[in-house]
Amino acid sequence: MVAKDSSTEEKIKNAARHVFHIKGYAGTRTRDIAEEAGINLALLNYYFRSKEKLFEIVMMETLRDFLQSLTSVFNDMESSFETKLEMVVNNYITLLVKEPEIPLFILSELRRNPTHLLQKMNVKEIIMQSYFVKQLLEVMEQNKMAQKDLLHLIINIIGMTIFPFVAKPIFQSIGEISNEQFSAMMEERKTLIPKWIKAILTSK
Amino acid sequence: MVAKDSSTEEKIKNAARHVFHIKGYAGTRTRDIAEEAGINLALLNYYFRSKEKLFEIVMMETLRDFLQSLTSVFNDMESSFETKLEMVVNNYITLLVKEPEIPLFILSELRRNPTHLLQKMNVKEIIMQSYFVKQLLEVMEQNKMAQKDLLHLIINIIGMTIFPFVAKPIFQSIGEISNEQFSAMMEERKTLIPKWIKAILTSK
DNA sequence: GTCTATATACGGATAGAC
DNA sequence: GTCTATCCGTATATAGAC
Repeated sequence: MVAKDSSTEEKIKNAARHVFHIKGYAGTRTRDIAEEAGINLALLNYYFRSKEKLFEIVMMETLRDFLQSLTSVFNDMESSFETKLEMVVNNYITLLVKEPEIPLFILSELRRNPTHLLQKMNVKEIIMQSYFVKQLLEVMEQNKMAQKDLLHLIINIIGMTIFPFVAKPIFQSIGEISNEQFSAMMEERKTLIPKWIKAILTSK
Repeated sequence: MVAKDSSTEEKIKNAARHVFHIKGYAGTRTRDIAEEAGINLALLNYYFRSKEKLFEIVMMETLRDFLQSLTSVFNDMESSFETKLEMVVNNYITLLVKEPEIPLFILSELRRNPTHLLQKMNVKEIIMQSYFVKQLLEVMEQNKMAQKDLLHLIINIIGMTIFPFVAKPIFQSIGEISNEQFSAMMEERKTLIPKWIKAILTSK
């Protein structure tokens, strides 16, 4: 049996994932993908019919992988809110240090296909009907925080975690830091973000 | 004398700004711009030589407008740190409620031209050598916060302000809110963000 | 399955009339 | 300055040999 990522189909898909993530759909030429995969251009169409179809597969798998970091911890009934928060932040930063282009890829490609994909992936349900959000609402209540600010908090948690990767070149430029130093900073945020969120939750 | 935005040149530039902001450089066809401007395709090249040149002008002006919200308050010697923070957040949210596509446009187009443009616009100096950052460092010191966490705080301030606009479709989807409700939430953040930053600064 | 060669379409840019 | 018509490079996709 052939290893999954050494089959031609997988080689093309991996190359496509890489190039699409960096250049986006419109900025990618199928020739770039073929070259990166080390195969002939015609093979791409042989396996995937068209650039569009290949892109859809890459987008779906990217979204699936990305949401995995949520679903894998969000509905654990044993762990506390604090523990879940730490785990989610941890999962995402670990993933994004490895593949920092993912968030900007998803966000910029979502401009074209509004909401449609989000609904297909059940993003709303995954987040809003999770045990994590239930626990967050409880903590908010304990701290006399208005329920209607739930979305603000979700924005802050996601933003603090993901935004540095979206704006990576800007922060590297103003901080004059290397890729390694940037990654080290993101590691720091694994413990800092939960602390900050706690500060926000307990502030008057 | 002809009003500035009704001259043909301005009509094209405004149309270009709009289309580029939404579709990005690679996703935009010069034909789209011509149509939106209500002029013929040939005129675009007559006034701006090429798509690339037109894009550079739009990018420069967009960055200039965007940085304006910083420079206009960052070096005021009279106002306190708190006041500056409120003003900056205010300026940006007011701007982005009107033109929510700007941040994602800048961030995704920066992928192509790394750092080059940032240097040209002096982004690092505008931020790091500002009176605002000097004052922020003082507040950090008063609160026994390590100087090396400066960049973390800058990321948080910018992220809390800008990220909701970058991920607007996602948050509208999970919150099930209209454009108007989204804008209303962003208005709330004008006062919430400074409060949250203060909570982070004074947290142990 | 994989290649070379080619058809076809599209998008940026220009020539030239008005 | 503004238009119509057109050129030409480039990118996707397919035909057909191996």
